[in-house]
Parts: sequence; C-alpha cells; structure tokens
Amino acid sequence: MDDRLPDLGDLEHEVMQLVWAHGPVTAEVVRERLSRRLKESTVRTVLRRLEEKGYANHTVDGRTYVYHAAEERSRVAAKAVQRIVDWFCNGSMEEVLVGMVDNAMLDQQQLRTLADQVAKAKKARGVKKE
Amino acid sequence: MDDRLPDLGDLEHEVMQLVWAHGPVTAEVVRERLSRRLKESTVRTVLRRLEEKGYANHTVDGRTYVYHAAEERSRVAAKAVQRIVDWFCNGSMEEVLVGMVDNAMLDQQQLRTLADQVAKAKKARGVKKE
DNA sequence: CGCATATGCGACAATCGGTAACGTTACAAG
DNA sequence: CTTGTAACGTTACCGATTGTCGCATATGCG
Repeated sequence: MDDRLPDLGDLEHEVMQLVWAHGPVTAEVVRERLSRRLKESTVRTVLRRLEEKGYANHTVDGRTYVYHAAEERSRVAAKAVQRIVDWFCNGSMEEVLVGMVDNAMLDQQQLRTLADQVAKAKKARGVKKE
Repeated sequence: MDDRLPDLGDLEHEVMQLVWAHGPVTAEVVRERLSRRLKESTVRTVLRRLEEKGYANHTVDGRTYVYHAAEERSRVAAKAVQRIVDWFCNGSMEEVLVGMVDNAMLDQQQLRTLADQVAKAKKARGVKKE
C-alpha cells in the first residue's frame, strides 16, 4: 500500500515525465521526444528499469510495448514528500512547512489559498474515495 | 542562495540527525551515539563528506574538530521538498498537496491547522525576517 | 514461411556510499 | 630534542546504481 518507490536518475526522471505528460507511449515516441538523442536500446532499458522500479506498466499492442504510468505523478510526488518529512523531521509536516515559510519558499497566504484549492478539488471530484 | 544539497545515504543521514540533535559534536561523540559500531576513521570520513556536501561545518578546538550543522534541519527538509515539487510537478506545490490529500497522507482539516500554526510560529519569532 | 523489427539480456564505465587501514601531524612528557 | 599518542586526512576497495549500448532472439505481417 505504501511501497517506497526507488529514486530515479536524471534520464529515468526525464522519461517518466514524458510518460506522465503524453499518455501511454512507446519506446519510439519517448526516444523522439527526449532532449538527448539516444539509441533505441538505451531508451528501452530505461523503460524496463522504470517498470521494475514500479513506476510504469506496459501492455502489448501487436509486437509493440505501450508504457503507462503506474501511478499518478502527484501521487508519486506526494509519497516522495512524505518520505522527506519522515526522514528529516520525524514525520512532522508542520516543521517542514514552517521551514518553507521561514525560507520564503511559501508564504502563509499561499498556504491558506492551498487549503482552499484543495478543499475545492476534493469536492469537485466527489468525496467518493475508493 | 538556493544551492541544491546532494542526497544523503543512510549512514550519512543518521550522522546528520545526530549533529542536528546534539548540538556541535566531535567525531568521538558521533561514534558513540551511532546505532552501528563503526571505526573512528569511518565516522570521520562520513563527517568530512557531509562537510563537502555542504551539510556541516567544523571549527577547531585545540586539535579536535567540532562539527556544526550548516543549515537547520527544517530548512534542509524544506529545500528537499521544494526539489521534489520542482522535479515532479513543475513547481506546483498545489498539485503535490492535492496529491497528499488524495492519498490520505494529509487531510484538508490538517492543512488548515497547519496554516494556523505556521502563522502563529511566524508571529512568535517576530516577523523580522529579512 | 521468411524477414524486418521490436524486445530483452548482458555488459561496461562512472559515480556514490559504507567501511576501514594506514600515513601524518602536533602536543606533551621525558 | 625525541618519541608516544591522539586526532586528522588520504587512499582504497567493494558493491549498488545509472547512463549507454551491442547483439542475440522472438514474433507479427505480408
């Protein structure tokens, strides 16, 4: 339920961003969209590792693999944040937020606005959590 | 100003926690408090790497090095969170928080409470932040 | 039924983190 | 001044991770 996804390297990260951004994709598509020009096999290896790490899944279409994100980006980000909070502040989200405010990464006004947006988002998609 | 601190390994992390928890410390003290029993040289190497990475500083007392945390724990945590947010959600803290709420890592009520605590904390330590 | 092509596998170099043996330096006692 | 000793830094080794491929292999399609 709360499996810790392994960290990602820079390339792996870039690939995942593509997967998240452009729905299900093939190795070909990923390769084309990547910033650096890599060999097909390189891209496939990365995709495979991404799958091993639990970030992606794949289905088969003919003889082509189509990759899908295993989890929503926001969910992964949330888990990562949770991990940071546990690691450094013993789970105290409060301490972290205070730290962010102290460093002007976030201001109190923004925090409140976020609370509202979150509330709205929750309502918008219905409170029917599975 | 916003230097990205490198990631920490498990041991490095444990050592930093000690530095943060028990004020300035010597390699000896760290060694004693560590969970695993390591050689002096091992501890010193870790401390030195921590300094190279920008997590700690040291002053000299006689012939002994005394290590200090270079930045507050909450500040480091905050930066780490900021990094996650930038990496995954293109800087949208909102998206991340929504993700946390969606995953029941945080609920809307908590968010609002946090906003209040943060406001209080800010006032408590004076708004004299530059 | 072949052939083109998408896949997976194995590899190699570079970097990182854990762990430590060992050489170096400085201070204090003889 | 010489030397024992404590505290330090240097260098090293090993295993895991990641970027990058070459190449053998499997399999739809015409």
